[in-house]
Order: sequence, then C-alpha cells, then structure tokens
Amino acid sequence: MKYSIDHKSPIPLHVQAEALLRKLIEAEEYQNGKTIPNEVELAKQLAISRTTLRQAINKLVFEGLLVRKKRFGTKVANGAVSSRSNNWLSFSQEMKLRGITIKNFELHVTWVYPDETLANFFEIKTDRKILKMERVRGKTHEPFVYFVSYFHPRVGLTGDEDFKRPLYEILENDYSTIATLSKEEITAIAADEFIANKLKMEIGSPVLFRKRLVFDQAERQIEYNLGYYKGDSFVYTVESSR
Amino acid sequence: MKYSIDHKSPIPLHVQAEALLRKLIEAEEYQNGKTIPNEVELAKQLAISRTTLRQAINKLVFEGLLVRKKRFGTKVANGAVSSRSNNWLSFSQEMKLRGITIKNFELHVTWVYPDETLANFFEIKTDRKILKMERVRGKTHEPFVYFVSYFHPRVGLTGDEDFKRPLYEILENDYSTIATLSKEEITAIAADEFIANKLKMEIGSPVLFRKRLVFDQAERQIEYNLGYYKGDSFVYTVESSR
DNA sequence: ACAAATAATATGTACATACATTACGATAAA
DNA sequence: TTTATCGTAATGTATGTACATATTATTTGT
Repeated sequence: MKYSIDHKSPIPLHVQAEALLRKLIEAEEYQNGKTIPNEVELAKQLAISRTTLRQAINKLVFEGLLVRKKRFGTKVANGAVSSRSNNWLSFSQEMKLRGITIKNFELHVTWVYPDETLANFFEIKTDRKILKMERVRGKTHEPFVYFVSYFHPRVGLTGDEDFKRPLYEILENDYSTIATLSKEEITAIAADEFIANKLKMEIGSPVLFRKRLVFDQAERQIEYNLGYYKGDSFVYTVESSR
Repeated sequence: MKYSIDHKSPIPLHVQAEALLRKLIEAEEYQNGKTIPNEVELAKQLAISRTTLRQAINKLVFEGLLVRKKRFGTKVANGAVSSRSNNWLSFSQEMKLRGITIKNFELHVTWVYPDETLANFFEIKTDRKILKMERVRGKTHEPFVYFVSYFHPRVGLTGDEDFKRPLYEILENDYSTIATLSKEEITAIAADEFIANKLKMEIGSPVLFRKRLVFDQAERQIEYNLGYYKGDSFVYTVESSR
C-alpha cells in the first residue's frame, strides 16, 4: 500500500479515505471492473473502522465511481474510471468515436474579481476572487461554441476539474469542496418579446435556455443561461439569479 | 407527528426515515428555510438511533434538499422546497417570472416494450417494459420542443418524478430507486458529414448534442441525444450507447 | 448425476456511545 | 464601549459491536 492515512491530521479520516480511494482508482491501482479489497480487510489495512471506511465508500458509490454488490464485493464502475471520464478530453474522444473530429479548442481558467452584478449574485464582496472559466470549442478553425462560467468560491468546481492541472491540484488539497454535483436542464425555446429584446434579436429566433443547479454540501446555487447564435458563433451568456 | 416509522416493516429504517422527511418537507410541515428538529430530538421522536437518522438526512443533504449548519441546525434548503421545485411546473413558473408565457404543453408517460435497439442499449430483454416519456412544450399552440426519453427499469426516474401523480406514487413505494441523480451536458455543434448524413440534414446545420448521465446506487448509464430543428419543431432523438 | 440443503463471505442495517468542532450568545474584563 | 472569554447547543467524527441478507460455493442426499 503506497498511500496511507494520517491519524494525526486535522482532516477527517473518512475524507482522507475517500481521497485515497479516488487516487487509487485514478492511478488504476484498483482497476476498471475489478473489486477493491473487502471492507473489513481494507479497514484493517487503513487502520480505521469499517463504519468510517463505509462513509468514504458511500460517497463514491453515490457518485457512481464504485458499485457495490453483495457477496461479490465492491468494484470500480465499468467505463467510469476516475473523475476524468466526464471531462472535455473524454468528450472529444467520444466524439471522435462517432466520426466527429474536433480541433482547436481553447480553455481559459482564471481567478478574477467579480463585478458588481456577479458579486451580488454570489452574495460575496467584490474583493473576493472567483473562478472564471472560458471555453471555446471549435472545428477546423471556426469556433462555434463559447462558454463563460463563473464559480462561487465555495463550490470547488463541478466534476470536470481536470481541465487544467495546476488548478486541479490546488483543489485537490481541499477536500471539503469535493462533494459537488451539478444538474443541468437545457431547453430550446423560441425567443419571445422579453428575451428578444434582452438579447437584441428577432422574436422567434431559437434560444437555448439553460438552468444549472450546482450544489455542494453547504448550499445550492442556480445559474441561468441564455444561449444564442451570433453570426456563426454561439454565445452563451451567464444570466442568472439565485 | 402525523407519520411514523414501522419497526416491523421489512423496509430499512433509514429508508423509511428518508421517505418520511421527504413527505414532511413536501407537505411543508417543515417549511422552506425553517429548521427541522435537531437530530437527537428527532431520533427520539422517531424511535430510531441518531446514526440511522443521520443516514437518512445525509441523502437529502446530498441531494440539496436539506442544508446543515453547525450550531444552528438543519434547514430546508431555500427555494428548493420539495422535489417539485425542479419539475416542469416550477420551470414554467420561472419562465413566467421572466415574462415568458408557456401554454399548451403535453406530457405523455407510458410503459412500453422496447424495440430491438433499445433493448440492446439497455441490456434487457424485449419483454421487459421500460418507461417512455414524451414531452411537448409549446407556446400559443405551436409546439416547438419535443422530447422522447426512455428510462432503464432500474432507474427510478430522475428528479422530475412529479409529472404525473399515479406514476409518482408507484415509485414512491419503492424507495430503493430514489437515490438517483442525473447530470447533463449539452453542446451546440455544427453538423458534420457524419451527423448530417445520419439526420438527413445539411452539413453545418445547428445540432444539439446532449450527453446525459443517469446514475442510481447500482450503476451508471449514459444516454446520448442529438437534437435538431425540423420545420418549426425541435426533435430530440435518443441516440445511443452505454 | 443432479437437485437440495448448507456453509461461507461479502455487503447491509442498526444501535449505543464518546468526544470534537463550530458558532452564537452571554458574561466578564479592559 | 469594546474586547476576551467561556458556556452551550447543535452538527461532525469515529469506534465497537451485533445481527441481517444476499449470493456464491460446497456438501449432502437421492
């Protein structure tokens, strides 16, 4: 066992255990589809109680990373290895499999000071930095999707943390922010007067309405987005309320 | 206390407790923003141990329905009251707030036998019924969005279970299917040769690509969708793989 | 040889218990 | 009046223990 648990650390044991399991899965120490050691055994190895270990495993099961099966054991979910499988890279790989080639994408992540509006939205002060993420996805030199997302400081990103190493590592050390889930709902609607006016487009133009729920252990936030075509690029505005 | 827990029932106590809390929140017995009784007290009331009660609360916290705060207590998440808040009804209400009126929507839910393709996709036999959900959203008599979704029998719907009472009630009694989360990712892309061919449309036409992760405690499933405009209606096809 | 009973082994459920941590409020000291 | 300190009430963390349940593997009976 390469890694182990530090009983003197202020970080809760179950959180450490969760992180450790994540690492082992990601490093494919525990491989795709294979079972991990049984709870009693593993608890003994890590020198923690089975109850505590289960707390850690539960989270990963809930996330879909691990799958429990009685008598058989707990295995790494098939095709779901590591948190990487939901990120941009795997996305483009999947697209490739479908015969779609995607080139020239850009990703820009920065910490910025929010303007008045955003600060209000997040209910923080303007001197507290938030994470800004811009994504441009393109195909043969023509970018056609542009995302801008801002994240509340409390929300430690949302599952595709893998986009940029250094940042990922920063977050990796603060496991209190890890249990984050997001849920999205997107609808294609026709712009009515209100929206058409707001976006300076004609009534009836197709608009994407995106509702995004981000929730960590602490609180839930809702983000609204309106997306529309502008020329030959697709613009995604962070609209929103809470 | 109107409801209580049946210690003789084969249904696990923590599952019963979870269901009970859900009911109380939904019935607004425990109101939006208000704290629920403290854990020690509530455990005593329900005649279960605090540990067991916490197991139930944990799930709801993870879902975002409840919010814990030390010293203060556990409150019903603000603006998130009951599972209803994420469903179609609340959606249209929100739209109304934004000045958009949505009328004439239809919702059709049936249990159907899957065809060969779908059965393959879900890895079930063709004699096992699956849930089919059709949604039409319209505005002033013109439907502009059409959804078709199929759900794996194991997945007990995904959070907007509230669309039709009888069915919701069926599921309500099988709490093993309740801990379901879904995660969606939608991208607007320009159709390339592959897609254009598949959907019989011109290269470059705007297409929605939807990737949907549904995972319950047992397993994770991925659903891919391609959406496109056909005349003045929007068609959403269930594509995909697992 | 094959079916039925049984054992073994993993997770699942449940409890009692203890102490840690956090944050607010009240009280005391400067 | 302001600042420290301390008490308290909630959740947070952690363990030990016990028995239930489901599933596979083995043994037993015909």
